[in-house]
Amino acid sequence: MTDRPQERETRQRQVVLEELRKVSCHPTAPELYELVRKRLPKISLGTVYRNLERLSQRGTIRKLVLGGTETRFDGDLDVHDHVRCAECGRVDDVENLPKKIPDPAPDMAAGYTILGHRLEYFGLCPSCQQKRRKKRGKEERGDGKEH
Amino acid sequence: MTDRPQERETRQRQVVLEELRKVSCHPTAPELYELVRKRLPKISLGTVYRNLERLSQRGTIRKLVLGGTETRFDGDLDVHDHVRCAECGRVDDVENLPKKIPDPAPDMAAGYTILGHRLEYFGLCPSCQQKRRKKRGKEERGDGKEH
DNA sequence: ATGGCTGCAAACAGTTTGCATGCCC
DNA sequence: GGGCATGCAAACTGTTTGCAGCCAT
Repeated sequence: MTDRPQERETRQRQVVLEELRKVSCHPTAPELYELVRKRLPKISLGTVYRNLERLSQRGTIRKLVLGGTETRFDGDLDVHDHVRCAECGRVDDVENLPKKIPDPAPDMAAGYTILGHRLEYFGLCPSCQQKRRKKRGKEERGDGKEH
Repeated sequence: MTDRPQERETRQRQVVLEELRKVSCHPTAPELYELVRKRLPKISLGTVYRNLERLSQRGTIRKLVLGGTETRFDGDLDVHDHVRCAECGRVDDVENLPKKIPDPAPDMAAGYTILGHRLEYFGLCPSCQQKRRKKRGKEERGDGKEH
């Protein structure tokens, strides 16, 4: 019936997976490409995309559907929420809080049958908090760029 | 200081806003472009994008940050949640349920300062439910495409 | 040796932007 | 009439795909 093509374990696929699992944040394909390139300088971005796609289809990694325009990937299969930095777009994990989010009834939701939900926090990552502090310090001292 | 350019009320801007307010779902710029084109056949897609951007910057409409790759727009400024159809991508409103979603402390969230969150439901829109019902009916009757 | 996988580059989809002209205030 | 806005097309960003050669099984 629905038999998938026989998969091969290539060096590229291995390294893509290893590098994704190394990082705690959730990179985009181009970001991961830069990491992988340090070990496999000749790998192409297309290969990274194709492997991320395959790995997520076979359920080894997770393709994140979040706000923002780029797709991000998660090497950790546990279900957990995410935070996105409002400034730089970086995405990290949030420890799951005990919370119950009720599904709305169809008549509350334009007739939709609800299958689930997605909760995404947004805020400032440590590095962008730092930058803001510095910037504000400068402004208060009056050596900002006030033309 | 931060003075914005003086805005002008053009026919294009008016119609973009009117058409967005007419629909209950949340169209993408190209989708809205098709609607607006019925009234202003010569309008360009770029103008629709520019007007949606300006209208959202001045706070007349809302630019939605949701899952998926395209940006969608909302003519209703009230804060409310959204449902996305897992099949066709359509986005509609959900009546706000009383729910409290606690912000995680920074040490639970990779050091982020949490500013807020976004809750997005996903499910099947009425039209896609209908399609599935038809399709399943066919399969059960055995006139599906079983080559 | 077979056919899935790779590198490369071209193609795509969604969105933005530069420019000459148009038209609101 | 000044200058924001428009139409058009080219440019950009993120992602996918076609193809010839490569390599894991």
